[in-house]
Amino acid sequence: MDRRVTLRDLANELGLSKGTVSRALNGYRDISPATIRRVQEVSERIGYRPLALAQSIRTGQSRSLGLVLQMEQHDAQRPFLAEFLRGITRTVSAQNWTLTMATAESEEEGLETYLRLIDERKADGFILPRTQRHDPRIALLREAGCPFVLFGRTEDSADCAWFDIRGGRAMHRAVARLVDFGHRRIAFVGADPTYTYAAKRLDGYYEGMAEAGLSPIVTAGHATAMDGGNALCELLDGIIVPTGIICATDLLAIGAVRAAQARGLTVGRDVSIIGYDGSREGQYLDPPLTSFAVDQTAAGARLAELLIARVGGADPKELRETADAVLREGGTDGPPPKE
Amino acid sequence: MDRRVTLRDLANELGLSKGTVSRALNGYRDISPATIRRVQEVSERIGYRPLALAQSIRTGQSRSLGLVLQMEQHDAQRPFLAEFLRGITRTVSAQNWTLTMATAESEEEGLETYLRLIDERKADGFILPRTQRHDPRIALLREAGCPFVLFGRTEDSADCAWFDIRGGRAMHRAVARLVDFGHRRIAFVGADPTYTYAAKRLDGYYEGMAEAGLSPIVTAGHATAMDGGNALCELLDGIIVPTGIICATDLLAIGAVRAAQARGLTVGRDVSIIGYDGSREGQYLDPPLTSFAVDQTAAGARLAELLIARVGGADPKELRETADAVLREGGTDGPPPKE
DNA sequence: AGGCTTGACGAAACCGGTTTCGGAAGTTCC
DNA sequence: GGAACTTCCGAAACCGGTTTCGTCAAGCCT
Repeated sequence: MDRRVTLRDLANELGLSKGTVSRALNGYRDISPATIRRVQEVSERIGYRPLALAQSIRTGQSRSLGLVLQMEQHDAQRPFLAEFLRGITRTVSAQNWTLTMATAESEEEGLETYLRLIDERKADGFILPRTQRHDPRIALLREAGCPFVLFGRTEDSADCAWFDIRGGRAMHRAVARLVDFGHRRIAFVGADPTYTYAAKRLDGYYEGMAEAGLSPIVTAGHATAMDGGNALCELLDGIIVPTGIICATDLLAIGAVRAAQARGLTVGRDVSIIGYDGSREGQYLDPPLTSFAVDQTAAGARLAELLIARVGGADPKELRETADAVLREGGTDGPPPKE
Repeated sequence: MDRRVTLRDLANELGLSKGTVSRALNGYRDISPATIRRVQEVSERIGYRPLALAQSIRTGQSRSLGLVLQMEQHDAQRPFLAEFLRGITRTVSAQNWTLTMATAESEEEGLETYLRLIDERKADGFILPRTQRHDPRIALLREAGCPFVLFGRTEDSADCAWFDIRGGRAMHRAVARLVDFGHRRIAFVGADPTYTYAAKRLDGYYEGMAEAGLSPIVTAGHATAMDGGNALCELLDGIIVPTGIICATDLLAIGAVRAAQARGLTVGRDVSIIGYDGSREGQYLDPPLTSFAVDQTAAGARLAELLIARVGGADPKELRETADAVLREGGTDGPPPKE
């Protein structure tokens, strides 16, 4: 059993004291540059790596970041989970941190979980996925003095770090795309506007419609594929029958496509449908769903970087970024039918 | 800032020494039963909870379990990931442990990751998902002396703990089901037999066919939905044209259903297709896929329990369990067409 | 009564780090 | 040339636990 090489081993090898070596490695200014270099060299050579949890007991930081998934939330999140985790863990392990995961069945349990993880020092900071417009987690973590990064801006993200995908702009572009095809009656099937992302996407739709000088047709608060199907039926049975339908999520779009097909319509010709997410399920559809794809791996990776910087004390205002969703053309949209 | 209550606080409150209190809590026999009780009461009252990472530095155990996902592996795993994690974290947090996650892009990187996590004491043991018949991870962890639990038995699981879903039995039942419908020519579209699960499912199919006195038609080594579609086409264009097709995974089945529909066949009438996994994508199919559903949440939960027991020193031979997949009837199978 | 166990606890070392404090050299300054 | 600063490092305390070892009193035995 070759024990791990400890700080004392390193100190002995160098003929220095533990304390000196520790300070040398942590960049204290009271160690001579020459010594610092020597320490780093030998440390490298004999393969010393500090034991994060031993550091933690004194410093209070454990070089791990936390992610709590609330499972009662709707399916939308799940298809991307693997990609998202891949992104997070990629940067996390590159920086020699780790990812601590938990799940919660309810919002309340979720909040408890955050506190527990903080209390047990299992996480120095959190990535908050699926932010709500007024998110109780923010208040909780703020009060606990625990760093965090939002995936999606919120109403009160004043002093927060965040990463956001411009879903609004994507929906705006979706409208423009349909308008270019010649559509005039374009409806929007929205998700639960409690969530920031849903609200933003709806806004983007409104902007696009305003820009095109069209009057919006909106139905919101939907979550499941079945919801999407129902929404489509209501729209098609309404007074103003849309020829183009933009859905806030792929899941809704999938339900809509299915429902349209069940009515004997040819999607992409009789009616155009655009989704958002770029999910695999959408790709599997026949024809494949036209959708705005989000690079979840990149998002996870960037979020982790931002959070690590935040834990390191960076100013949250400097830690804000956005990215765009990418149009992935499928076969579910096209010119409207001749009247 | 209300500091956490530490062992010393508890000791002071009790008028005992730190050491005594520690031993009392850890069930040492040299503390009087009366004292033990008193310590437990007061500990409960003032809400003392040991800091796992402080314990770890001495004991070497951190009450956390590890999960490394290899991302280069095929899609099959991902749809269930959220459910699986939910199961794991549920028992993990109930027992006041935590889950440390990592991903790896290749097998090699995966093995390194295990070593790193062990070395950094980020995990006391691992759940190994998607075992291969000869799994290099087993040798690695064995040599490192690190406990682990397999999700799926393997060839050399002699002294291993494992949890397994009887996929073979499910495939056996799938054959029986089609035979009952009246099918005689039943084919199997298998996955990569490097993985235990794929091999077991194929075996189950063979058993079922043998029992029914039918001669098997097999094609294997498939992974993606497209593979499934291609396999179906080859089968239908073959010399012996099957009327029933059993697929080792839902993904393959989905591809097969699509390909059949593209050929103008009515699935469930012209050809019967059965999958395995109980995936959501399968349910979304039209008609919904007949499939054997696996309760991934329960599996994750049980695996975590087994692993915690294993880390606690339990005999791996006692930590072996199986569960059955549950038939979920869809519309993709039925009696064969009249000849 | 005296020696030997035994039971129950305190003291202190320890785990692998970090951080405070102080002091020995070397510099600068007047 | 001595006082006052710096520079650079060692010693030791500390973080929150665990574990070893020693001790003291009570109980048992002859």
